[in-house]
Amino acid sequence: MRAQPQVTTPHIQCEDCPILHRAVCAKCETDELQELDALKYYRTVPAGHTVVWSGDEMDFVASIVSGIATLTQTMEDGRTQMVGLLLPSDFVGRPGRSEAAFDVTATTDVTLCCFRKKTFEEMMMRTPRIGQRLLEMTLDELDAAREWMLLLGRKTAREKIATLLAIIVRRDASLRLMGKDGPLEFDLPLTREAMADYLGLTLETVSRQISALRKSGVIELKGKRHITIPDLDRLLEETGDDADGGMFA
Amino acid sequence: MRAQPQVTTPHIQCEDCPILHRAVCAKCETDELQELDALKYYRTVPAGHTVVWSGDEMDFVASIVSGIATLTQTMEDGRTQMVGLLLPSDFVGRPGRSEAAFDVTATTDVTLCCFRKKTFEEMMMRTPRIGQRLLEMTLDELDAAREWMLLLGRKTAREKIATLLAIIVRRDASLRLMGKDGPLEFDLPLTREAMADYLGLTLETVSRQISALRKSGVIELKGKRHITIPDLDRLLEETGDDADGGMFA
DNA sequence: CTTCCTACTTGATCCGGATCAAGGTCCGAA
DNA sequence: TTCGGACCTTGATCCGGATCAAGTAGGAAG
Repeated sequence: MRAQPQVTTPHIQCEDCPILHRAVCAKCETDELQELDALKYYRTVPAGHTVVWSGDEMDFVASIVSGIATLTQTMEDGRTQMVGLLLPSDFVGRPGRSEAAFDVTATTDVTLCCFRKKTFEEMMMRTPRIGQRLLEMTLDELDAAREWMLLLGRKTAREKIATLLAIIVRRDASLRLMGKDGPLEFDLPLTREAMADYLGLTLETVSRQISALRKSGVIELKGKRHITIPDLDRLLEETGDDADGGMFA
Repeated sequence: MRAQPQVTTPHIQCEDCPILHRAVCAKCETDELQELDALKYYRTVPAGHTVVWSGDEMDFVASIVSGIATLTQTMEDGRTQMVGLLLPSDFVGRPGRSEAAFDVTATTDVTLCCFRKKTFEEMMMRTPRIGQRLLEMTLDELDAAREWMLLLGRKTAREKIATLLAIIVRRDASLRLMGKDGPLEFDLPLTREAMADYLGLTLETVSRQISALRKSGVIELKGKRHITIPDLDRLLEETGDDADGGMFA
């Protein structure tokens, strides 16, 4: 199958399908973009369902178009640790590996833009830029994972919660292209339990610390999920991170 | 397991310089190997000294030839978390990034095989295979970082120590190409404090748990650093990991 | 409306690992 | 040889977060 060049502006597919945007569009190589575009297919996974289990054969790679998924690891006795939070535009899968290393679970309804792994690998061979972008993205993920190691190993429960909220605000704000002024607000995309699994805490501790931050006036909440940040700097102070190095630099 | 291509000559450089071995030699492209080989230079860093500070301009990439280095992150109040342990053949640096994201410190005397970053990036452009190998290596590191997140977030102190010992045994054994039979022994390459920073513990807890493992007969120690593992399976049971999935699969 | 269920909150208690403190051991320098 | 310092061990106590337990809020189905 071949692409029908029925495109006026190459960016339409980019908007449509983040994987193309992030892996290819750095220099917007239109021809390759169209070739790849023709091979994509979509897949939706309902909230709560698992996309792949750790150890499963995984014959595709994908990028999140909408919704939220998690990467988790579980020990035999049930202890669970989330090792990644996948938001729209994030990449799933490993060119060069056939087995999934972690469980991927949809937290909300998720739409994936997929490519058969083999197809994608061939594309990578022919288009070095894709591999380079993927390397860049992977290096970023590695940095993020290492930042998270500091959080898991050394931060207090309160700092962990504040850091998570700060990260969600930032990702949220960057998606909505908002400035830092005005009261920031958003809905928590995770249950207390999912937050606990991400932060290496129990759900009770998460609940208590959120209440504590509310009582201190660092955050306000309407209902159980809707959070308002009256003063971002106030929240950032609670994260334990360097004032404006690191996360928001 | 990966097949080792049996070639007579070009491997001399490989032995010499792990970065060539790991980044280029998967298919042993001799010409490129020699071209790259001509551009390398060596650098040695004495034990205890810092190779680069987080945030520093870093105009080279390197691979560890000998010795042990650590990747660490420190909060303003001094809390420290090691986020990576760099052993011979590991890669240091980020093509495409100019600033170091973490502190790199030599734990023992370290010899690095370096390339100017620009040189290496040009080489990557011309030789897609290098980028592909680097992507593969980075994905492996990402998996390792995520495994470590489970350790930091969910494992007990005893499990953490056992896991660290198991990892050291494995890396050590693979370097020496030993089988799993006979008593395994090695010298700890880290101080109690460095282990604590790696595991998200205090040095006192590390010391106590090592004593506890000794009293249980899981390990034996001569002096403070030399460890013997009388029964590897015994140690593996203590790690909390799946019997023979995961780490030793 | 009631019922049920899931997600969440809050309280009481417990415990693993942190913290504080006091040695011990080994090694290199004077 | 003694001294000082880095590294390690062990004991006593403390505390943050886990665990156990009870109850609340709110949405969906009947």
